[in-house]
Amino acid sequence: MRLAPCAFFSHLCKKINPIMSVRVRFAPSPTGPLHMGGVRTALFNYLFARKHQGTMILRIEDTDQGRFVPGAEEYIMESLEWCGIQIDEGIKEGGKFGPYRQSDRKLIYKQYADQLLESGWAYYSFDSSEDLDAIRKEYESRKETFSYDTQTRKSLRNSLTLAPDEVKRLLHSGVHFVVRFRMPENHEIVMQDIIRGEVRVNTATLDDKVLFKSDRMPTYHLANVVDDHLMEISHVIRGEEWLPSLPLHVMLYKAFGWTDTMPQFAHLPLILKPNGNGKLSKRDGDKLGFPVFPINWNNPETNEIYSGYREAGYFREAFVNILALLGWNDGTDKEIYTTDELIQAFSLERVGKSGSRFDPEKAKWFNHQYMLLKSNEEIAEEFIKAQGSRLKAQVKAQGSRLRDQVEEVEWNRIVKIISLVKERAEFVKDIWSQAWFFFEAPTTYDEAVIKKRWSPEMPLILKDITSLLLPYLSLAPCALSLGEFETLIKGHIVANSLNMGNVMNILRLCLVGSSVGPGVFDIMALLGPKEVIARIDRAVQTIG
RNA sequence: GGCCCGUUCGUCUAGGGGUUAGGACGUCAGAUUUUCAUUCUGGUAGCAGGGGUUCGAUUCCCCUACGGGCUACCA
Repeated sequence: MRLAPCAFFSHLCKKINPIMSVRVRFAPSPTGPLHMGGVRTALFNYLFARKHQGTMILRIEDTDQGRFVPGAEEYIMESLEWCGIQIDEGIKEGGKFGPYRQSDRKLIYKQYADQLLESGWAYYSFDSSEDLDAIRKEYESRKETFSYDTQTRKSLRNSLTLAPDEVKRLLHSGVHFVVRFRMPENHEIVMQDIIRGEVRVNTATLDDKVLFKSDRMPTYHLANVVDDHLMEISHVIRGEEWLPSLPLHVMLYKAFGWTDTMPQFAHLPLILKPNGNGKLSKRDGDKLGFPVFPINWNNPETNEIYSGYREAGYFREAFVNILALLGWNDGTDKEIYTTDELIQAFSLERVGKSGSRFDPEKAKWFNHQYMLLKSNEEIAEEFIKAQGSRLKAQVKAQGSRLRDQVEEVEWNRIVKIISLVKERAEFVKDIWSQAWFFFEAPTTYDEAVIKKRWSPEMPLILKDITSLLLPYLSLAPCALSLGEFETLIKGHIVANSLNMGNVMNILRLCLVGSSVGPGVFDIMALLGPKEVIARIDRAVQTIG
């Protein structure tokens, strides 16, 4: 085994090769739900692929059979779909580089492990996990750390130290063995990362990683490099937690003789917890007070449900926007992007180097921005979907679209209500608390408002106002416009020199039960004269 | 512990050898509104520390500190 001079890594400096098409992959392992950091990695891959008219691949890395979680694969695909991250090649989509699930590629890895064994870049290791654990403990007791490396391998049970006959005998005896990478001694590996620039590591600090496990499955490292090569991946965009294994991967490309087509690497900074200790992890679940998952995850083992952004009421566009701006910006002050705009503006060079703490408050602000951007009709659809049972919205039997199932009068009314309250809502679910009084009459009245605004003569004043509305009773509910209500009532207040603030606030109290909500006349116009009179009468009766 | 990566307002960030260090979220104050909210205006707050290099460093280099990642027959 010989090593060429370090110069052979210099090709890594090359910029994006225009001839080679961009092919990127998102390669999660189905050990549970994807969390938002994983989704962001997928998103950056997707944006990069679309930006360069490339191909986005979803590869499932399930080489650890012990950690397989049922439903995780489906969860991953559903999450990406919700985010609008379209996969070009994958399990569902197919493609000529399949299969796209590593457990279905099991046979492929064996031959590559053999290739390394033959060329001397790998060796058999017969040390059992128990033996190794014991050695680790022993080292620990001396306050040292054991690593299976260029030095320690010389005195362990492997095909480097054992006689060839003995190795052959062991192989045929059926004892467990693993295949380890034979790390060269004392060589400087120089790597290029698109985000971090040059990274150097000496092989003396690296260990001999297991490539092929005793269960005949490859480890992540082998499978990953082999698949990226076979699938002609041009850029590996992954989380920073992988940076420490980059030297190994680079060496593997070298060992296989694939350096000429080795992908370029970009290691994304991590998303950190808001309180600032450690990266965001799946295990955070709902502990942090905000979802860490894109969509709800039902833990099959405990039956616990962890909340997702989708169910928490986030718009998908908002969620994607939030993720995109965590660690990336285009250098301008722009913060609200459609996915197409993200694709246009995206570049790996503008991804930052340092980890970002997630700010749940700003996430809400983003959703509010999208609330403002959306049409009233769109929000009305969502609102009816969420609150349908409360609305008594006279749902018609037929109609494929939700909108067609609602009486037109009611639909128009809801759209109008949305237009009045959407700017005060962050989520669709907030709309009910801002607008419930359009659908139900209040039954209680805020004491503080009564104390401040009510006076003994108020019932009389209100009586006058209701008589003002009486002539319009026979008309359709919404026949009296906002302006007409205003002219009528304000005119009355002014003509009788009444206290504007008191009367208006009391009117609001009668209609809403407290001192919140849109303009009083807006509310009246939507309620109609009949309901307004009814609510005033009821309030007067209740308050006295 | 070892190896690697990082460090600009509380948070996300722009910037870059000479800037009043810019924006956004949050927060505070004022304005508007018949209420609440929205909105608008304004304020608050930052280059981790120490050495170099330089006429001049927040910007380039080194060290320290701090933060983060990795350190499995997990990915």
